[in-house]
Amino acid sequence: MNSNLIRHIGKYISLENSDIDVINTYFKSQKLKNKEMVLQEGQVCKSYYFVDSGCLRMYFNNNKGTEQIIQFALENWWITDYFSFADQKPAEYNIQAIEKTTASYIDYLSYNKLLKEVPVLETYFRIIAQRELAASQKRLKLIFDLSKEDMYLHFSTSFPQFIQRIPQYMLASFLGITPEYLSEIRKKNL
Amino acid sequence: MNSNLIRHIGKYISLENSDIDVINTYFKSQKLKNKEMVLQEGQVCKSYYFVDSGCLRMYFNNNKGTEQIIQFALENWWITDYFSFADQKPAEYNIQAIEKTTASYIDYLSYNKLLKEVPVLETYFRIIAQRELAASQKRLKLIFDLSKEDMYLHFSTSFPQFIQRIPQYMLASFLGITPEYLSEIRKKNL
DNA sequence: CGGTCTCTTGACGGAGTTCAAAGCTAGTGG
DNA sequence: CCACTAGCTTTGAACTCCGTCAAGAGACCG
Repeated sequence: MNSNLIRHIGKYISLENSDIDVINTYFKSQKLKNKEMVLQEGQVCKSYYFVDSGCLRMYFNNNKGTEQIIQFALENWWITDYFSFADQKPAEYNIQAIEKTTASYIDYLSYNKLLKEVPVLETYFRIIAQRELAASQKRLKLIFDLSKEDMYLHFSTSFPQFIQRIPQYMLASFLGITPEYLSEIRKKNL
Repeated sequence: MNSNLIRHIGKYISLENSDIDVINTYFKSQKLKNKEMVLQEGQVCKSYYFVDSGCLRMYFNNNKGTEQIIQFALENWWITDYFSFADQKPAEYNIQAIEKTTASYIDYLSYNKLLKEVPVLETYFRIIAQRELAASQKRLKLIFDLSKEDMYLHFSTSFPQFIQRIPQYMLASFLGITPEYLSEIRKKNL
C-alpha cells in the first residue's frame, strides 16, 4: 500500500525501512469514483493528497456561476488547498476526481507528527513545494504571455495525451475560456 | 547582519546561537540601487534572495516586447526563479530592484550545504514554500475570477500603501493590462 | 430508443488593446 | 536653483479578441 508514494519519495531522499513503516501508518489510501469529491468550498481542507493513479481537479465557482479549474493533479502529483490545509480554515476550492482515481492522503495533525518522526521528509516536502512553485511561475508566464489561442496550442502540443483524456469543457475551463471559443479555436487549427 | 532574516526564521522555528552563526557565514548581504539587476533572463539564477528592506520585482519580456511583471518582493519576502535556481538552468525572468533595497542572499551550493548543517531550516524553507504556494493559488483565483477593473480595485483597497510606492506603469504590468487602460479605470473610480 | 450532456455554429456586443498625440513630473547637469 | 529633457500619465478614436446568447447536431447511457 502507498507503494507509488514510497517510490516517489525515494526519488528525492533515501528512506530507511523503519521510515517506510511510519509513513504507511500515517498515510491512508482512498479509491475514488469519477466525480467523487474530496474537498468542498467552505469546508476545512483536512488532507494533503497524493495521486497514485487517475486524476483530480481543483476548481472554484467564479462570479459568473461557472466552474473555473485551477489545477489538475495526475499520477504522482500532490494537491491540496494550501491555505486551507496550513491554517485549517475554510477552503475556497473544490477538489474532485474526474476519473477512477486512487489517492494516498494524510490529515493535518498526522502530517505534522509524521514530519517530527521522520525529519528527512521535511526535505522531501520542501523540494516538492519548490518544484510546484517553479511550475506555478511557468504557468503564470504562459497566462500573461500567450493569447487564448496560443494557450490552447501550447497545451495541446505539450500534453496531447492528456488533452484526449479530459472532456473539452474542462480544458476550456482550465484555459480560462468558454467552450464555444475553444470550439472555434479547434476548428481553425485542424 | 542578516538580522531581519534571522528574526524572520525565528518566527517559524527555534534557532540555537550556533545555528545563527552558521546562517551568517552562508548568507551575504547586498545593497542595491534603484533599477539594479540581480538576475537577467538567460543567465543561471545563482541565488535565493530575501528582501530585508526595499522592493524587488520579477518580470519577463513578453511576445509584444513589453515587460510583464510576475511578482513583487517586499520586506521579508523570498524571491528567486525557482526553476532556474533548483536546476541551475538559464532563467526565464529578470529580477531587479525598484527602489533602494537591501537583500540577503545565498547561492545554490551554499543553500544545500546550509540545509545539511542546520537541518531545522528544512522545516523553515518548507513552510515558506508552502505559504508561497497558498499565495500563488489565491493569485490564480483572482486572475480568473475578476475583471481587470476589479483586479485594480482589489489591489488598491488591499494594499493602498504599496500602490503609492510603485509607478503606475508597473502596477499596470503586474495586473496584466496596458497603462492606458489603467488610467481609464482610475479615472472612472475617483 | 429517448433524454440529458457535450460540442458546434453564427450573430452580436463589450472589455480591453493599439496607436498617436498632448500634458505632466521628476531627475539631471549647468 | 533653475531649465531641459526623458519618461510617465492621460485622452480619445478605431479596432480585436473573446464572451454571450440561442439554437442545432452529436454522443452517451439507461
